[in-house]
This record gives sequence, structure tokens and C-alpha cells, in this order.
Amino acid sequence: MTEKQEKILQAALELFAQEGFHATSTSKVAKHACVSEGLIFRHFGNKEGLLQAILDEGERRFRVLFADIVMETNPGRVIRKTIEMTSQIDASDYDFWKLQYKLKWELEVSGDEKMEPLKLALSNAFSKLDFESPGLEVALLLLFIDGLGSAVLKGSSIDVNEITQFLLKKYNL
Amino acid sequence: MTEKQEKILQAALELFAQEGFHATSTSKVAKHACVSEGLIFRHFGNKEGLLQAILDEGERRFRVLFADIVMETNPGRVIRKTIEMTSQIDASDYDFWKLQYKLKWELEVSGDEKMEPLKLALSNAFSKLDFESPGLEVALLLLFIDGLGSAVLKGSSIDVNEITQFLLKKYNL
Amino acid sequence: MTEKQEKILQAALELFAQEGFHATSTSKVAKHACVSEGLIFRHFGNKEGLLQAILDEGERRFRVLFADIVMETNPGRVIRKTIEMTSQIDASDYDFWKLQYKLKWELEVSGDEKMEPLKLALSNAFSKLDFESPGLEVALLLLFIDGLGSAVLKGSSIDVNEITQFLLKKYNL
Amino acid sequence: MTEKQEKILQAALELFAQEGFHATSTSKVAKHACVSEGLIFRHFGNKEGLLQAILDEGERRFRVLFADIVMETNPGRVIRKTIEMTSQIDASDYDFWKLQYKLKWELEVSGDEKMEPLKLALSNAFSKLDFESPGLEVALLLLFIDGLGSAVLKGSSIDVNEITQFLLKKYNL
DNA sequence: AATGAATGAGGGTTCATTCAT
DNA sequence: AATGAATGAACCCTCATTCAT
Repeated sequence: MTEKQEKILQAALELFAQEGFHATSTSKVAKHACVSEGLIFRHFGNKEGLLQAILDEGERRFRVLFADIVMETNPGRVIRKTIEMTSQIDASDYDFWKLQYKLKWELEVSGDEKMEPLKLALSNAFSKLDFESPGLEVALLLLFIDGLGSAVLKGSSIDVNEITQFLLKKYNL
Repeated sequence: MTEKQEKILQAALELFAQEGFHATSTSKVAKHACVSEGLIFRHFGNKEGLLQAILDEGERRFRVLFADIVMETNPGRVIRKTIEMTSQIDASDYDFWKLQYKLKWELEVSGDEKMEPLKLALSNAFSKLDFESPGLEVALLLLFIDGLGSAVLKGSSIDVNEITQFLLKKYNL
Repeated sequence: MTEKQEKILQAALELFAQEGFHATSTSKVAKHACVSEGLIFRHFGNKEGLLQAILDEGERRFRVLFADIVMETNPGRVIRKTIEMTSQIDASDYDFWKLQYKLKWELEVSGDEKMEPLKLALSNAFSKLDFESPGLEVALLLLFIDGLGSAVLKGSSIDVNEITQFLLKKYNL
Repeated sequence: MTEKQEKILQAALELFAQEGFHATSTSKVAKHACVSEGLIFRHFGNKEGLLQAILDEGERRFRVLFADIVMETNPGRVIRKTIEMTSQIDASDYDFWKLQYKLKWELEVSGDEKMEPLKLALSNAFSKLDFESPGLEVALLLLFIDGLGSAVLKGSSIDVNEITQFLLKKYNL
């Protein structure tokens, strides 16, 4: 990965996240990355290839993010870490996460599969803690996580820490 | 509102909801509505005007939808109706609601103000029922509602009724 | 000629004169005349027909304007009146005359034939006054008149009366 | 300035001069220049940018044309050269000069400032030759020049050399 | 690897004109 | 006579992509 390749990816990430995939022209990306437009196509084939490269990087980050939770053996900590996930994301990564959300709507890229390991870990955790309907608990928790992430990234004035604490209390964690 | 105007709005709603605003060309809308492309501009000025016309209709529907909840005096029923909201939406209205979600991401049209009356009604309801932190309860519930709507409209395999019942039980409703 | 027909002609004259024929849309003319766009085509067939109607009216005005000069028997007065022609045009007729000039360039409508009677009268006048080359004198004078009209209608800061007097003196008139 | 850029400019000059700015589509320019339409916008930004590029070149030619006159120290020669200006223009430059005239009417681009140096030189010349009203003499002469240029470029049958000679004689030059 | 000129398809929009009422 | 909805061609312009260098 050359330096210019990085610059293109960075510029694309920013612009796709801020303006959306379709609303961002490759020419804008090139200008933003201080690179000739042709170079984008040399390195990534086409506009979708550029997106895919960003998505692949996303895949990796998801794995890193989830790994910490999935590896956790204490069931309470699994749930706690899941709930605290949103409040942990670094402000410098906002563009990255925003893009993930955006794409789900703009290109109907689901990204649901990525959640499977987390679902399993959570399901297992709720079972161990003798919750009545572990499956529904998982679903409910993930809906909350999704809603919270969505709110935060859209710039809602919500206080993430406060509501995170509030939910933890509900689960006695 | 002439017959062709309706057809344009309907076609635009469908396409904007399915493909997104930027990815849908006015020419596609025209073809879908079996109408000349120029007519779109005669009636709605420009592409954004067309979108606005759909949004205005949306505004109306939001008010109708919320009115029923906001008018409710029994606090338990306010919360119940809010939780059941998603499961009530008619399949034939999916495009409409999908578009609302999509636009929040594609054009960063927040639509947060529209929620204010609902927030108030819920806050009031939680207070009456002696919940400790009514404000946080509202926030939490709305995050869940948002997440659920998002999941359903994105075609998740989630069972809306089941999870709705599950949540009602959590609130002892 | 109905009242609406007049209004269309008036609006078209103004707009064609100010913005040019090609830059003025029939829709703009209709709006300016407070009339439906279709009416223009009912009355004048097409956009060029509308222009022609204005031009026909122009033809008439040219004849009226020149008649006074051509009928003059005193040779000195023929020349004097020609020179004074520009300073006589009423400010309310500026649009009309401006359009004539504009069309000569935009549509290459010459309007040269219209000048023939004037040329003859001038030629005759210069002959009677024993000018050496009446033909050239006519040509020169008309070039000047054309230049002066052009300058005035383009909004030059030239003082028409002053220069008119100056020229009259050159011809000892 | 690449070869294709030149071809675009040349084609635009011809077409704008012949048909007018508004009546010439960028697509026509592209075809005439045997070039893709998009290239016009890559190089000149938009249609007006294309026009401006032509106008800038015009600016240059004006300076060259006037320089010769303005540098002249002999007052008689200043006037003589001014009068002879029109007869000097090369037939191959007709499109260029025609466009200058056309634009004055179509877009109301005055170009009056460009004449200032010439006005000064002429005013000075008439003063030195003890003309009574140098200012008016200048105005008169320029009106004539404008009228003559206009006539010639519109394809009048006027004999430029003959009338030029005639005027020179009037000034005893 | 990198540029920037060049392309052609398609973008949103305006146009003159027609037609039913 | 008059309207205004409706059309389709053409408008200027932007797009993703290719190519020669």
C-alpha cells in the first residue's frame, strides 16, 4: 500500500462518509487526495473497487472490535462490553463508522453477517445468566446498539455515557 | 393535484425508497410514471422540489401517526402504543417509511423536531408511572423504536411482533 | 388586434430588446404579458411569427419616420433632418429601436432596403447643393447616423445634441 | 494550449460569430471541432468560459491593433491610421471582429474601455492640428469607424477603400 | 507509479410547441 | 379566444472511465 493509495482511501472515506457514495464523484476524491483522477482507477479498478477497499478495511476493524467481546468469558462482561461499545468509539473514527451506517441505507449493504459472532457470544452470555429468552434479549440489545450508534453518528445531542450507564443498571451490571 | 402528478409522486417515492435519491434519475422516475420527463419539472420545479413534495406528505403522515399516541391519556397506553407503532405500519407503506430513514442518512435530513411531541407525551407517561429517570427512559425507548424500524425496513428477518411483545412485558404492559 | 395580442407584442418587444431573441423564452414572454403560453402560438403561430409581427410594426414606423424627411423639398433640410433624426427619437421608443439594431446582429436581418428612399432623398439633396460626390456623402452620413444610433442605444454617455449640432455646423446647416 | 483546445476555440469563434452565442450549442461547437463535448468543459469550465477565452484573445488583438496608432507621433498620421483601420483588417479575421460587434449587442459587453487609449491619442492629434473641438472630432470620427466596421462586417456592399479615401480628403490627409 | 487529456453516456433542466378542455 | 397540462428534443454540464505519455 503506497502513500498515495492511503491518501486516496482516506479522502474517499471522508467524502463518502460526509456526502454519500453516489454524491461523491471520483474527481472530488482525486482533488481531495491531491492525486490525479486516473490513479484511482489504476489502483482500485473502478469507483466500486475503491468502496470495496474501504469496506475491507472496515471488515478488519469490526473483527478487532468484536474480538475483545467475543473472547470474554465472563457473561456479564460480554453484555457490559457490548453496551459500552458505542461510547468507546474514538471521535477520529466517526467518518469510518458513519460510512458503515450510510452504506447500509444507500447501497443496502447489510453487514449483518458480521454480527453473527457477537450474537452468539451474547446469546451464550444471556443463557448463562439464566435470562428467560436469550434470543430475544440479544435482538433487543442489538436494536438498542444500532439505534444508539445511529443517533450518535447523526449528531444527536444524546449523552452516550449517561444512557449507557442507565442501561447497564437495567441489566444489573 | 392531477392524475399524472400523483403518478409522478408515486413513482418517485418507490424509486427514491428503493435506490436512493441520488441514484434515481429524473428520467427513470418519468419512465416509471409513464410520463414525459419535462412534466416533473413543470409540476415540481426541480428534482429537490419533487423530493420536498414527498416529504411534505410525510410530514402529514407523521402527525397522523403521532396524534393517536399523544392524545392518549392513560400513561401505560402511551408507552404501549409507542412500542407497538412499528408493528402497526402497513406493508404498503414500507416505501414511504423506508424513504424517511434513507433520507436521514443520504441527505442528513434529521426530522428530529417531528419527534418532540412524542417525547413529551412519553416523558409525561413515564413520570406518571413513577419511573425514576423518565428522560432516560424516553431516550432508551426511542432508540429501540428507531433501531427496530431500521431493522424492519432494511428487511431484517426479525419477528416484529415477538420482540414487541417481549418489550411490552419488560415494561409490565 | 385584441387586447391580449397587444400585451403579448409589448412584452415580446421589451424582452427581445433587453435580452435578445434567442435568450428570451416564449414562457418568459407569456409570464411578462400575463397570458398563457399557448396563446402566443394561437395568435402568432410560432416564436418567429411573434418576431415577425413586431418587425412588421417596425416597418410601419420606419416609413413614418422617413416620410417626413423624404417629403422635404428643401435639400438642406433633408440633410438637417437626417442628422437630427437620432436626437428626435423618444425615450419610450428605445426598446423598439434597440431591437432593430439587435436583430441586425443576432439574426442578420439587414433592413437595408428600408433605407433606400432615404438614400435617394439624401443623394438628391447633396446633388442640389453641388457636393462633389453625392453618393459618398450619403454613405458617409449614413455610417455616422448608424454609429450614433448604435452608441445611443447601447447606453453610451455621448451627448447626442452636442454632436448633432457639431455635425450640422460641418455641413453649414 | 493543446491542439484540441485551439480547435475548440477556432470552432467556437466561427460559430459564435456566424450564429451568435446563444444560438450556438456547445454540442455544435464540439462537432465542429471534432472533439467530445465534455472536453469543452474540461478546458473552459462552461460555455461562458469558452466565450471569455475568445474575448481574452480579442483583448490582445485590440491592443496590438491600437498600439501602432497610439505610438504614432505625427498627429496627421494618427488620424489617417485610424481612418484606415477598417480597410486594413484581414478577411481571415472577419469572424473574430464580427464576434466583437455581435457580443456588444447580444450580451451588452461594451468594450468601451478598450477605446480609451485611442481616444486620447486622437484627442491629442486633433489638438495639435488646431481643430476647434478636439473632443467632438474624436467622437465623430469614432462613430464613423464604428459605423463603417459594422457595415463591412454585416456584409454591406460598401466600398471601404473608396469611402476611406473620401474621408481622408475631408480631413486634408 | 502517475499524470492529465480525452471520451461518451447520462445527469438535471429548459425549450418551443401541441392538445384537450 | 384562452388556458394550462403535456410532450420530446435539445440544452449545458458532470460523470466514471480510458489512454497516451
